[in-house]
Amino acid sequence: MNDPLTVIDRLRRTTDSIVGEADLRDRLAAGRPLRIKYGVDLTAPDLHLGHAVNLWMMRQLQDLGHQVVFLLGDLTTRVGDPTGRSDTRPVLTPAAIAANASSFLDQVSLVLRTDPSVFEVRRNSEWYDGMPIADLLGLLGQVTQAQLMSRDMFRARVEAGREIAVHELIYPVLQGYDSFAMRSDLTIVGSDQLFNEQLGRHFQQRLGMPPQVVITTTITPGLDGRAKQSKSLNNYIGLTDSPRDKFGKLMSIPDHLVEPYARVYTELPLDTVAALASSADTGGPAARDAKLRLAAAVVTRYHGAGAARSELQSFQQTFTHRTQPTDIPTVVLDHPVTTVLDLLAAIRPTETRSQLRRLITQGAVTINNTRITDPTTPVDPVELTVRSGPRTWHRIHPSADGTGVPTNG
RNA sequence: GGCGGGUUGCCCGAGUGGCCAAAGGGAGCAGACUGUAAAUCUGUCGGCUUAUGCCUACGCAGGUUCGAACCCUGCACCCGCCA
Repeated sequence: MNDPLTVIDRLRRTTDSIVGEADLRDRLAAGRPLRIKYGVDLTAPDLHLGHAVNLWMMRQLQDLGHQVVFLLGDLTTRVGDPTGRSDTRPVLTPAAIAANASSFLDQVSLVLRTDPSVFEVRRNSEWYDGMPIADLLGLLGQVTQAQLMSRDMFRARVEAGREIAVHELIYPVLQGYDSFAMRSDLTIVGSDQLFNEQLGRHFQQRLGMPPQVVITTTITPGLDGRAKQSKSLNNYIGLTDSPRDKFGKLMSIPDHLVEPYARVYTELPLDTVAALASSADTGGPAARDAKLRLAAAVVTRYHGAGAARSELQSFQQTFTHRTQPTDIPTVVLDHPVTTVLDLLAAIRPTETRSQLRRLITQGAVTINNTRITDPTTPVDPVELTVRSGPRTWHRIHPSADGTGVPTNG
C-alpha cells in the first residue's frame, strides 16, 4: 500500500507531468512523512471540482501519513500574481485577505484532513515581513532577468507593448523561495504554476536543499465543454454547491464530458469509466444512465452515499417521471401575501420582482400543478406546492399566527 | 515627442440631437421538444407594488439645448501610425 510505485501509480490517474519522479520515488521509499506545499493566493476563493483534483491527490498522501502545508500567500497576495493576467492586477486590503483566508480553509477542509498531524497552516509573511533588504537582494542575485523573461506570459506582454511592473516580475521569485522557506518536498499544482514552482526547485538547490518534486495535474473542461472551469465563465461545479446542484450540473454536461469527468472527478474503476464512456457514446437512455452513475459517484465522494441516493431518487422523480420530488423545502410565510407575485417574492427573495414577473408570464410557475400566468392572480396562502422554473419547488405553510392568511375576498 | 482613432447594457457590437432602455449576435432565463445531452423553434433579457407611469443607464466631470448615447470643454484610460 505504501509502496512508492503503488502510490505514484494511484496519483498517475490525474497527473499531467511529474518533475523529479525519481526523487519522489526515493523520498516515498525513505518512509519519512513528506511536506507537501499547497500554496494559495488569497484572492476570493471559489474552489471547484478542478481544484479538488489536486486536493484529492494530497488527501491520498495525507491518508498515508504525509503532511500538507497549507501556505497562505498573504504577502505575495499584496504583490499580485501576474499569472494569466494581461494587465497589472490590483492589490487587496488586509481585511479582505483575512476573510479570504478563512473562506479558503473552510473550502479546503471539504477534502483535506485538517488534524495537525497531517495539516499545517503557514503564512509567507512569516519569512518576508522580517527579511532585510540585503537578504532580498541576495535572493534576487540567484535569478537572472533571462530566466524570468523566459516566462511566455511576460514575453507576450513585452511583445504587446504592455507594461510589467517590477513587483510582478519578482512574484515568481517569492513564490519560489517559499518552497525553500517551508522545506517543501512536493507540490501538486495546475500546469499554469509550473514555472513558479520550478523556480522553487532552483532556489532550493542554490540554497543547499534537495529540490521539491512538482506534479502538475490534468485540466478538465468546463461544464460547457470549454477549456476549463472558471468562475467568470460560470461553467463550474463549486465545492460548496449543494448536493442537488452538483447532481444537476453533472446531468447537464455534454455527453463527451462523461469520460474525462468520470476519470478525473471520481474514483470509479477505470473499466467502469470506459463502460460509462461507451454508454455516453451510445446516446439515448444509456447516455442518461451513464450520467446518473457519474453524478451519483461525485455526490457520494463529497456528501456520502446517502445524499447520492436521495439526489438520484429526487432527480428521477422530478425529471424522469415528471412528478413532484418528495423532499420539497417548506417555507413558512412571515408576512401576508395576496398575489402570486408576492408569494414568489417571499420565497425567492434574491430574484428581482421583474424577473419573477417574467417567470410567471412565461408559464414557468404552477401552484398545486395548475399553471398561473397572471402575476396579479390572488392566492390563498394555505398549504400550497409552488413550482417556479424547471427545478425549483417550494411547499408553502402560512405562518403559525395566521398572518399569512389574507382576508379572502 | 507628433498625428489619428476609440471608450455603449453580462460579453461582442450598431447607433451621430427627439421615433433610444438603445439594432444585431452571443451568454443567461422561460416555454415546446427531450436523456436537466446536442440540435431546433418561440418568448424574454436594467429596476420599480402590478404601470398609455416613474427611476437609473451609453468612460468621468461640466456645458449648450425645450430635448443629448449622439454637439462643445476638460479629465482618465485604450488602440494605431510616424519619429
